[in-house]
Amino acid sequence: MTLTLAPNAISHLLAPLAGRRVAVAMSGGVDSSVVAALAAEAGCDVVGVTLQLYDAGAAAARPGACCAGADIRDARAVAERIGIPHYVVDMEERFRAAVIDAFADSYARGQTPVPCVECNKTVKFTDLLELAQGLGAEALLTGHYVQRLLGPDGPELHRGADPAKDQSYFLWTTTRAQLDYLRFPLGGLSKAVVRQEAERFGLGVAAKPDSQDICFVGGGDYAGIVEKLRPELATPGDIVDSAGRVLGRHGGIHRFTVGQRRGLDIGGQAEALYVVGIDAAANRVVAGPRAELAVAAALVEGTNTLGDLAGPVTVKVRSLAALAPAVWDGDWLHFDAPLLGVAPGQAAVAYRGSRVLGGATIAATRRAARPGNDLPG
RNA sequence: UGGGGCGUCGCCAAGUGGUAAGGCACCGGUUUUUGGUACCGGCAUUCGCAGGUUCGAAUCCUGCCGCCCCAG
Repeated sequence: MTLTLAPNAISHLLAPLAGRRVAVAMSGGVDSSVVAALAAEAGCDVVGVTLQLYDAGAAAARPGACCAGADIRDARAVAERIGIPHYVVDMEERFRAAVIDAFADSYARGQTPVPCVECNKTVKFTDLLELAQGLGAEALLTGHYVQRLLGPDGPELHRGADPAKDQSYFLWTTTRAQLDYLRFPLGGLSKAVVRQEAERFGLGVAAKPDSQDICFVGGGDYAGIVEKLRPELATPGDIVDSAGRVLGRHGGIHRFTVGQRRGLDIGGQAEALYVVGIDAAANRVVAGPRAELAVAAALVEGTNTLGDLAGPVTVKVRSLAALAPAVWDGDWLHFDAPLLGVAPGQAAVAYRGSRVLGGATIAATRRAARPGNDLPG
């Protein structure tokens, strides 16, 4: 069931909080700015909180990334505009330890991290949430495009109504306790509507570009960040096929992720090569044709359960991947049909309809039986 | 040194007189709150070099250079 709220129905979500104190996580972007404005309009006692998460100097000039420099100023301007108190909290140390270092460590293991998941899990939904409680807020509101819907057993986490903006993949670690306290006023809206609201409120950020890429990585050069933290990762090594034959050289395993095609720089092939595995211990990247990408199942760890995972589910194994039918069986996730590009370190998030049932981190994968042998065509 | 083969974009490679296919790689774009994928577009006025024949050559001829194989 998809529940699409009309813009004027937001008041239903915020109405119960009228007259109550709420905290709004303000990144300085359009979305959280509109949340703050809507909450103020609904009569909430709004406290805006912006986290300073990383090197403000380096990122100051770059708009569209949250939580540093110019974005903090944008958040402050919005708070002034709508007349709410606004706090900037320095969480650089926490962010570095919980998100950036973990990011580098993941690559060092030959995996592909999802830093946004770690950030939501730790800095935002743990530290900021406690901070909000400390401020006496009855709820923490964020600009995430996900829906918190009340079911028979309490609040449920659902996909954002706008499929193009749904951010539930990044929020799979949310616990029931956190969900009790969180509110996502934009979950039923489309981005277009949110921008209209921003204009209606006269917010300077109305036309600000959507954020994309990893917030603490400037210019898309995530490899540079990783190398700065783990210089040893820049050690060149072999690119081999699954039989161990050397096909080429790489400049560091952190530059690759399973499923990746570009960047191997191996020409002269009849068909394109993809990264099919990363052997961190041997400092090797394993490459193979597309068919070798097919996996039948994934071993997962750190499962967070938000619903009943038993029975058929659909899963997402990358933020932009299509939903795929699967069965979640304990630590194993079995795909109904082989999936391509399943990378350890990425999250597997399970859904039934729009509801998020749970998620986990992919630890390893099991190769599908040779495709073509059992499948016609 | 004798005999044979070959030299076309970074790699593989089609094209044997009519004015340079394709694949891989690479680059750019689209999409996107992680990466990646996918998709779209770009990518040799030039065919080892120098002459010659011809209206016209990467394709024919001559010489040179380089590489490979077999003989020694």
